[in-house]
Amino acid sequence: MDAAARALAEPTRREILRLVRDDERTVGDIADNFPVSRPAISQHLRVLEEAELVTVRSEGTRRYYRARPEGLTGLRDWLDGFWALGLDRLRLEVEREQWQQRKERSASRRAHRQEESHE
Amino acid sequence: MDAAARALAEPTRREILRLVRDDERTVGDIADNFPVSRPAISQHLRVLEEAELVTVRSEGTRRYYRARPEGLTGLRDWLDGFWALGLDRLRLEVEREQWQQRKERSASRRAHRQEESHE
DNA sequence: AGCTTACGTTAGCAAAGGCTTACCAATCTC
DNA sequence: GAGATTGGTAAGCCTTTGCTAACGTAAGCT
Repeated sequence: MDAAARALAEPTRREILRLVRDDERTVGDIADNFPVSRPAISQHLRVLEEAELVTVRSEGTRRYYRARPEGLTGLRDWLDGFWALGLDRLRLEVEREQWQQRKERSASRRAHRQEESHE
Repeated sequence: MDAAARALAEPTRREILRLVRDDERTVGDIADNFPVSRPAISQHLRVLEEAELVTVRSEGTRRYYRARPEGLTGLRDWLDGFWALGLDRLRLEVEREQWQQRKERSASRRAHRQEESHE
């Protein structure tokens, strides 16, 4: 999962991943979509491959890359856990605050009655 | 979202986030859980704060950090979209392959019948 | 066989990133 | 007010990273 997270930290790599999500593409094809050299793309693809976020298929001199969405499982699970528990905590917090406010309002009402009875 | 992705690329920062997920904690408290100096943690916290993954509350000289799960929304959505579409593509692929195999099997049966009739 | 196409690899460079030490500011505490 | 806590900031040092240019290699093409 660490490898996946590091791989996704790069905007270019995220974009590459999006490019090969639906169809497989050759390196040259991919590189045409970016303002950097083909070797640069090749290196990005290596990172993505080592993170198991893409697969390759060789055909003659071409190499077809394609996204491998299962590779995102680890990161996704981590995020899901964090998200669920985090929002749960937030919900509890809101409830606690509302309860606090109700308590304060009734205290304030009591105080007002006190003042009134003093006049 | 870019900031969030970059922030999560660091194992230490992910761990920090986990630490302040349920309760808020002071910087020193957080730093005690890692084998690096307090300034290092302070810098990590700044990255997390700029990525809007944590919030701070000052109280005297202490600073209480706490996770902000909503900050993960962007990344989560990106991942979800990718994931859903990716698995959808996978499903279609499997179906296509099975169809292909059925076609090949019946072709093979036809071929066998041909051979037999030639003998 | 020779040229071309498609890619990976290497070396080298500049920028970014993570760490430490030293220092500074603000707030408690006595 | 003096010293101690708490924590952000700056400077400096490696290491990593993303890039390019140059080269190597294997598979088409003529």
